Amino acid sequence: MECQQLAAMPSTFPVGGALTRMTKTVPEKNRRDTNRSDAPPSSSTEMEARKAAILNAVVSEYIATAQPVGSQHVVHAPGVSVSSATVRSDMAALERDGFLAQPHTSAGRIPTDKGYRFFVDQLGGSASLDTASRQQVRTFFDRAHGEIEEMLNETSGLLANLTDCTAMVVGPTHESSAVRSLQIVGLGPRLALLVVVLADGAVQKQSLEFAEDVDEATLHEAALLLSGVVVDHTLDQHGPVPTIKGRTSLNRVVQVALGGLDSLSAAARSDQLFVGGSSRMATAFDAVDTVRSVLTILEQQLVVVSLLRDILDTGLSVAIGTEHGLEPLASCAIVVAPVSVEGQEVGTIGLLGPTRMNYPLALAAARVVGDQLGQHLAEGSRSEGNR
Amino acid sequence: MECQQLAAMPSTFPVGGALTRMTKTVPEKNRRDTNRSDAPPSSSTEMEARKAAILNAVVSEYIATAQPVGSQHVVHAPGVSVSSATVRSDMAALERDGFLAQPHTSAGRIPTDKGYRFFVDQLGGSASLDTASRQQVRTFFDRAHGEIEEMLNETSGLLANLTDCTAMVVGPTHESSAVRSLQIVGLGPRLALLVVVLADGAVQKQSLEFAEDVDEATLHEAALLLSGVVVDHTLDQHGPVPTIKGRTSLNRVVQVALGGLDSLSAAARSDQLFVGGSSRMATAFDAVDTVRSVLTILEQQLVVVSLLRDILDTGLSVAIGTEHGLEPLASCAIVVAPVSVEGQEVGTIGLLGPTRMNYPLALAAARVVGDQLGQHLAEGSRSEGNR
DNA sequence: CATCAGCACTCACTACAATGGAGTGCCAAC
DNA sequence: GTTGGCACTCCATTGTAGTGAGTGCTGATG
Repeated sequence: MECQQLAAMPSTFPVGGALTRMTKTVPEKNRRDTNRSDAPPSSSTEMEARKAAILNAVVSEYIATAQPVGSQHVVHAPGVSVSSATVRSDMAALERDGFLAQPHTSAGRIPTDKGYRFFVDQLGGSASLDTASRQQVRTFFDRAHGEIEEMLNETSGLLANLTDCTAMVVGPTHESSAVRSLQIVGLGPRLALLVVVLADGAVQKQSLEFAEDVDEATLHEAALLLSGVVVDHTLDQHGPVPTIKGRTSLNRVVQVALGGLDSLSAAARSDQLFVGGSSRMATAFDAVDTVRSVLTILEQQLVVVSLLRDILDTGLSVAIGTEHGLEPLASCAIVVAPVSVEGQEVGTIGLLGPTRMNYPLALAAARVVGDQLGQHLAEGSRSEGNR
Repeated sequence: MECQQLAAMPSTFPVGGALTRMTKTVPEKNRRDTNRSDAPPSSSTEMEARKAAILNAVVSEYIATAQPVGSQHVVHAPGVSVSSATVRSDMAALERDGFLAQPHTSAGRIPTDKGYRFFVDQLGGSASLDTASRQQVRTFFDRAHGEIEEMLNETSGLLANLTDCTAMVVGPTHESSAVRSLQIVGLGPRLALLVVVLADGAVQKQSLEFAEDVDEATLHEAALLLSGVVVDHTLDQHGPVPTIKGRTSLNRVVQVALGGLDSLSAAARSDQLFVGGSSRMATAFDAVDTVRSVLTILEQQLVVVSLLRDILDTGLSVAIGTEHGLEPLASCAIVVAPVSVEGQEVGTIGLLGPTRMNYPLALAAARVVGDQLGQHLAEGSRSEGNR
């Protein structure tokens, strides 16, 4: 913290006894800056490469051990063939630049969010799942059957198992899905159920209550009338319903049903969220209030869904610490991946873990499962459409 | 533990240097026994009443403070008008009888599961919700609308809010519900959706896949055939479907749909579980692995449902510690209440908290919400049936 | 004989030094 | 620029009292 301020400070006047340190800080910072804008001298790139290697080594080891990493632990890492003293000096520079932090003097370094960010960025899309996991994903989707909601829920369980993170799966909305069938089923003299089947296989229902007794025939007629204007349109874009003269009772039923359709339309617009493996959060943190606040967030579906969407919209695939807005999740990282069917995003996959989560694994798992899920959904929708 | 063995031991030979203690233990035990069988001397009942008062005071205070309770804290409790020395001797007796335990010598007492059990048993059904909470429940059910699943889910949230426990709501199965409507909606040339509406307002769907292309008319015909034998029966008790000669394609569709009906029948038999406020578990415990193991249990729907049913079947309304079978929940207590519609149990309400949970509140909340929920469900089903 | 004041005792909890060690920053030398 | 050496820092551990809440036991008492 203190060092960060030092580095950010304009080089006006050295503070206290830190003169020598200050004089070293400023050129260091300048070099980095020129490095970015101009053609860098080769010696500098070498330097930068080593620092990157050190940073990576620190992040990797910290992820593995959760212990602050000292210079001694890093000297044997690939790309670092220098003494611990040099590593120390580089680490100090990395700390000044905000990539590393020290819990206290005379302790090792731990990565900051910025450090994790660097680690993740240079990771690229290289990583892949090991064969056992890939096999697990494949058999899962081969055996996947039944209804989509159940499948999405099981997918969240699969992801949680693979990554040891809490997994979130946002299923497709039914917003743009056309109505295939509309039906009104009587349940009581004044009670009926509006049942709508959409082209994507979703079934939505809405109970209808009438002020007067309605017989089955009238319900049937009303359903036919509505079917005429709703089928093959989306729920929110249906045509006007003709009013039948002299049939006040029928018209009233139609009005009630139209209200029901509006409710369904609203419901179709909302996403469905499936969360799996929330117990993993209790394994990841040792502070029980962190667990509590994370669980509290997870209970708010709306928050989670919009969080995932926000991250995806900003083009990120990982949000670390405070990169998303939610403070309760400041010690968490979120890995997201889209689920696409024919180029169109229909869902989101999210993995929630501590900032020191296994990023390569999480990224690979999210990508692979997202792809497979998209493919699986595509198979379902391919056979429709041409009817 | 040791003391418990002592008390259970036949009075043969004093052990070690505990002679004086032993001689005191035995008449103490005998008196308790005669107390139960014969007409007790009045001085003894007084004694027992005081011990009960002390036990209650200890449990109450431990629930409130989570700190071991010393004899000094109990002397001012109602029903205890004796000195701390006498309280101490009573507490020692209560410990020998297994109602209290000491974390270590020279610490106060904490209740054992048996102690909680006594506390809960003598609590009776006296407790009730405070007016604010009662009002909250009432407005909740007044405003409750929409579909049953959503409502049950929100009920779990309400319960969690009221009691600060994790709430579980098991909804009614659709096993005994008659079919009101059956429909087959085509989604693709070889893909269709079987949609069944039950009398209780549940809608079930099952995708059907055919080996060959099937046109809409055939689907409609098949639906009519099936409707004839299924409507007004439960899903698992429908009559045989007539085979139409010379219509192999139709018959094949019917066969596939019958398979779908079997799946639906199985699904109708399974209960639906809604869990709310799982984050409360993280507030209740300070050991993070306890939280993890509890969350792991909560993720297993089947386990939770059968757990609740087991407790309800044994006639209990509270299961404390190890009274249910699950070791991971040994430090938890579970309060259950049935949800009944016209005398028939259609669901279960469960509250999960630490053994030192607020039993009066939890019991009252479970009972009240269970009643209200049953009433609410009854209103829905009353208007059906006579159609 | 149940009750109680008194007393010795136990033991977690806290505070406070002392020690060890992992790790750092700095510097002079290569 | 890199490195070995060195002084320094500070956490973590250990040991040692001291404190206090609480107990069990005992002998006195109505």
